[in-house]
Amino acid sequence: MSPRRSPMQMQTHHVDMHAPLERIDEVTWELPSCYRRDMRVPVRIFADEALIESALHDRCLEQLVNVATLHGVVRHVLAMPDVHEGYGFPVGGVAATALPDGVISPGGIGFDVNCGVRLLVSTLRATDVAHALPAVMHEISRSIPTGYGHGGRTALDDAEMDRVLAGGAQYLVRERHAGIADDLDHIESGGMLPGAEPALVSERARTRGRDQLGTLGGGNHFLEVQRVAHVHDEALATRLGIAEGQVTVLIHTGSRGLGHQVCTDFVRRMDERSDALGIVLPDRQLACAPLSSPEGRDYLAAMAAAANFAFANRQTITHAVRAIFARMLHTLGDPTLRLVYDVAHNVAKIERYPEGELCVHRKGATRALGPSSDDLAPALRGIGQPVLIPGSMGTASLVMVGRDASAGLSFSSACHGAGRVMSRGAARRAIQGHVLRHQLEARGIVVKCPSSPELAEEAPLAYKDVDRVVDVVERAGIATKVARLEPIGVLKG
DNA sequence: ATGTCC
Repeated sequence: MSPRRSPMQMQTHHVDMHAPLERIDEVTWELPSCYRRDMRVPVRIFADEALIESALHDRCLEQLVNVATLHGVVRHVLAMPDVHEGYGFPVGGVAATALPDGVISPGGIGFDVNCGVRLLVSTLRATDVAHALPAVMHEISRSIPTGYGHGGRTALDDAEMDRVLAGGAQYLVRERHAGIADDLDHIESGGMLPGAEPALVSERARTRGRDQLGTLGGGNHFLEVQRVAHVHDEALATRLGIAEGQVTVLIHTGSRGLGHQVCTDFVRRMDERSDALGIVLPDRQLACAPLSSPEGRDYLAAMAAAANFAFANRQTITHAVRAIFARMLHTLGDPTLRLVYDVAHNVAKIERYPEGELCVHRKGATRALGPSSDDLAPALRGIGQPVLIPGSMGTASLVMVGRDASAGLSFSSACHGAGRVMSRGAARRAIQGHVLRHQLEARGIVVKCPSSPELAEEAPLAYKDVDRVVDVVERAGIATKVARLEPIGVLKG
């Protein structure tokens, strides 16, 4: 393989596809910072030939170029192989800005603050629980509210909301006994982002989130009961306690309406203050403020609080599923669900790199610390941080672990999923929900989804091939594949 | 993603 090739030639119908992308290696493409006068750094995309083409079909390259103009941005702006257009900043995008005066942009984190994925593993065998699964999925669907706009039966009072916003999963485990101490060693940031200030979460955000703790939400959020279908790396899988045939549970959800409102509040506040802050942007959706400004500091503290709500949400759902497993599956073996890891894929964090203290924006991108990282919990030293990649609903999910090279390659970041290639509307037109439901059931999957149209929106054909996405991440040297998980039960909104 | 446009 030659390390450098001539600039990519592409015939095309879209202006962005004329972009002078240079191929750096098999899976890395670069748009130099001279492409547009206002760029401060280059843009890099991790992709193979097929994925680079789908990445160039929407506005995401233009959005990446816009991000490369942000004040304080360093090294390069990155796109993961599952990149697609988002609000201001692409989903699958990563950008790092230097403290103290670089900016933070809520659009670079996303509306669903700390949308993320949690993996639980049991020692139960999938073949042993198959007959009990319909009843288990029924109980799970009864105890976990799903769907857009749907809350739960209980509402947090102001004091309890403050404690959740400040303490996240740490609060629930230590004060409410909704989990065990070991859980906290297997959640990114220990289940609590520091610096959260509940007082900066608006009344409207609190109102929206008040009855949403322990709820799944809609869109691409789901809960799957799975089996470990294949182990890619026996040694790493063993160290994570994963073996072929085991039952796992994957939870994909975030901060619901609360995080959405936090993002809305700060996009507006930063947009209104842009003149005073002296910020000129190519796209108002990239509203931002220096990390050293009151707006920047307040957003970081409110974002941390919303992130803690999301950690607490996944912890609450975990607690409910554990109770159901314990009640319904104890006669088949040990029903314990051990937390393998919980990752955020919509969050910004202050991290140390050779350039100094940086605010790493990850939007639809997963942190992927390598085995030597000082930021890793002791239990994961020498292994690497688990990187959990949910595929599209009903297909497969991947467990990877980060490699040390990720720090230099991608600010320790990897992809977050398959990535949408078809709009929700197009997916609804392309497939009928009840047809998809029958297809899933024909494969022996227990499906719990009240709305067929919503099921259709999440059809696998609306997404990129998760295996191809993950292969790019592995070939780039960012993370290593450990295991492949396939659903046996699906719950979604 | 989202009380799908206060």
